[in-house]
Amino acid sequence: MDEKFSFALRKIALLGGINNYIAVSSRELGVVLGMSQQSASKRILELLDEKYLVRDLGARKQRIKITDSGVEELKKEYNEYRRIFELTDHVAIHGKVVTGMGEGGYYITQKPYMDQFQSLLGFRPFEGTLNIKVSKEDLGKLEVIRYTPGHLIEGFEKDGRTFGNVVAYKAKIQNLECALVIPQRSHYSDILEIVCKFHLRRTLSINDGDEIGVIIDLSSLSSEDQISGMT
Amino acid sequence: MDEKFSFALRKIALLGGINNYIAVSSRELGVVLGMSQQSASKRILELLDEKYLVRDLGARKQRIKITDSGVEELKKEYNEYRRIFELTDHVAIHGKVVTGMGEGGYYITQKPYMDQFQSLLGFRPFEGTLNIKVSKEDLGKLEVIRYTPGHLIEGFEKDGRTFGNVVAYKAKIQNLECALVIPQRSHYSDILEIVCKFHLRRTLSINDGDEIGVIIDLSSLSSEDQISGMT
DNA sequence: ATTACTAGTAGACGAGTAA
DNA sequence: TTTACTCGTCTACTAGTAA
Repeated sequence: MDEKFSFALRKIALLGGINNYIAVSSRELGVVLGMSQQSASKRILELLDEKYLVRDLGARKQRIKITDSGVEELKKEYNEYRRIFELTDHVAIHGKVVTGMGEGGYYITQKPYMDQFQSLLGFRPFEGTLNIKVSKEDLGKLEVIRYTPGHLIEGFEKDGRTFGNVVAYKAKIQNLECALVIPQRSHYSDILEIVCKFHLRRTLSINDGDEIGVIIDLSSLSSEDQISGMT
Repeated sequence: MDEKFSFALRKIALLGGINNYIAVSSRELGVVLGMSQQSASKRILELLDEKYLVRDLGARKQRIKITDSGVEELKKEYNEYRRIFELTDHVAIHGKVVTGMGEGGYYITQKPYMDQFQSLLGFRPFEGTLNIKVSKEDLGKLEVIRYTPGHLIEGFEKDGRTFGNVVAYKAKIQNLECALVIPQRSHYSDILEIVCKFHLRRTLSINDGDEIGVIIDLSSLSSEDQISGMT
């Protein structure tokens, strides 16, 4: 997103325009943005055009509100700042081991995925993923990961079935090299899927319900395959 | 600060330029900023000029680092986002009641301060301030306050002595209207000074060492007297 | 490779003003 | 009062190129 848009959106958010329609004239917005009434009016039109803002243009005064997609853009920047000031190069996430639906394991063992794993992360995952249900306190950290570029593992087609893109992040569990994998088109989830060269449950002697910590690396990217996480 | 500067600084920060010199060519920075090598080079020169960046211009590749003042600017924006996403209109801070040096009490009872208090906050403080030592976990919240505009109470001169500007924020302790006062030129402190119409220690029966919570209002500003807190 | 100049251009802005 | 058009100016950018 253009910086001029995020600047305006941020100021509108500070005026309370995230959850409610707020009455702001173009003159008032101009003062807040440090520009003329004309330019503020233009900026509003541009933001409407980009669908970052919706407007209720009354006779006396317009009322504006930031759309979900506008909030999304602001969160991206917020998370950049969080990476800068809270977590420089990694996030530690705690959760409980759970049994997944087994889907992840089937997916990841597909050869095209495996090959890319080998070249991007340096190992071929053992079949099956370890599923971790993230503890409540750490849910906020998932957003940071979501907005951090990871290793893009490209999807493919096979037997008429589509295997989508997957984003991987290097990770560690008790000093064991592993990786967090997130299907790129997935929706919000509080389950982390971890793959490893070894059978994690056996190697670390862990079972369902056990508390476990994962360290996710956010800084290990080669410049080519930068891509952001889930939608 | 100009938005184009904060955008560039933020990206440089994400590359690790806050605590260390990093080697980034103008071409590389151009890619990160989505602009040409020439423009990135110019941006660096501007940032150097504004003292947001320092540079070590080697023969092969320049090395840059964000200055303290540059970090300060980034924190301002970070705290705007924190206000948007973490704390919409108030901060709750916990701490322990301590005995201050008595300076605050002497200051605040000066008539010119008192008069401005009356007009801006609607009450005349009881002589003396309540000092609260902020608990460790809440220290981060102080920065949010620091970067939030408060009510400016102007300083004055009297008997050759200078009484500096003070920034006040409306606050509540157990539903009792009060205010947080911060000398504008003060340095970092983990002690909050609270003033109230009533004698807080007596009214609430609190003593040194007692745990106490303060709710600080961040949204109660008339547009004229917006001014940011301590330096 | 670098960094950074100059020149030309596109676009962002404010003044004036209409509705 | 509003919002938002046109138009002239000026700034911010890129291309070409020097060092």
